[in-house]
Amino acid sequence: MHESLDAVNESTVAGLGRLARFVGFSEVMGRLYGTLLLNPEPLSLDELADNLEISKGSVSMNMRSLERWGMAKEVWVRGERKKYYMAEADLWKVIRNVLGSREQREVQVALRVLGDSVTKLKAAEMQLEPEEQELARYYLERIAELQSFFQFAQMALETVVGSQEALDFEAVTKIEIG
Amino acid sequence: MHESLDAVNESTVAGLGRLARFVGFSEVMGRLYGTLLLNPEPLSLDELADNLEISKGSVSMNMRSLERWGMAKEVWVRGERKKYYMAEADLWKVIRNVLGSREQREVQVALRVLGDSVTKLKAAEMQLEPEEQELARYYLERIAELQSFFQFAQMALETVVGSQEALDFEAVTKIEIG
DNA sequence: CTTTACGTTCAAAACGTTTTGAACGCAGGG
DNA sequence: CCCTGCGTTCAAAACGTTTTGAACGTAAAG
Repeated sequence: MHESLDAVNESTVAGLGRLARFVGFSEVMGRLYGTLLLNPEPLSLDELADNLEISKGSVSMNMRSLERWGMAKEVWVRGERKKYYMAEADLWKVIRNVLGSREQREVQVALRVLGDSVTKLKAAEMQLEPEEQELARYYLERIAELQSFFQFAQMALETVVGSQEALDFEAVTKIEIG
Repeated sequence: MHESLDAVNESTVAGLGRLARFVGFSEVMGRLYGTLLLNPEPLSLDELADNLEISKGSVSMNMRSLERWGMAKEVWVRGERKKYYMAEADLWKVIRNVLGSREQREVQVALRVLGDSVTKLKAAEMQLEPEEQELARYYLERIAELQSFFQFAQMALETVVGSQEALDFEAVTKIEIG
């Protein structure tokens, strides 16, 4: 194989590994995804393990993660009893999956916790010493700011996740602040 | 101190620690930031170490990181020779700092690598066997998709990072999706 | 029924990151 | 000039995560 193809393959796989790590996945997941993405044909576990020079066990586990995140799918090749995998090539679908199930959950947890805090503080208000009341008011201010931030994040996520197809930039510039 | 204040403090600090970890910072950074955020008065290194029950060394290092990210600033308290810190309470400023220096760099690196790959493939095109040419075309398609994703990310980041307004968060409650 | 070719699991090892605490440097006070 | 109180540094330890590979389960093939 021509060296330029190898070089491009390698830097893309490395870059996706880096990206995966950056967004909180394992590097191997990113590299597996990249390897699949650049292969017109589906690959088996053994081929992936060979390709990336990692153990079969690791490939098995990481491929399961990729499947759970909707980043790869199994494919049956007729006459073979091996499992074959393909990358989900629609990046927007991948992003919507990830944002929708991981980031949105996180934001919702945060909003719930903050809401509980507000409730708790308001409920306690009457029983507080004057000094404590002042602190409680201070807390409420800070918490309100955090809530606004998470609400913003929630809306931004909904915009991306809720979009049915490739998002053009127009949609995002229209998330307005203020 | 009333238990509700303690409880709110603890869950907020824990939540910010969790968030920090989620976005790729250390948990301690998030907890330090949270502790400072909920304190009307600046705190010294020792007070922070006491509060979070971690070593002074760890506080020292993590506070330096927080400063580098523009998430906390030093404050001199007259008559004291200790260092005192306050949280940067303007969350929008914090977010712009982080997105602007960390995420934007990452996206730019990715775009440069992808651009290089395209150049390399186009340059090699003439020297490739027919089979290889087909693969090269396949690579170019995949790379084009990655490029449009990163270009989208770049624009989205520029929109957020470039927003000049010093945001007061009462206003943010009015976020609209147009 | 036995063998073979596979995928999965999991305990142990390798590896990476974070935390600690002792040593150090530095400045101000006595 | 020597304490004292402070922040910083860094090597070692603690801790957490990832990787490996051997053991295992399973199903098809012989």
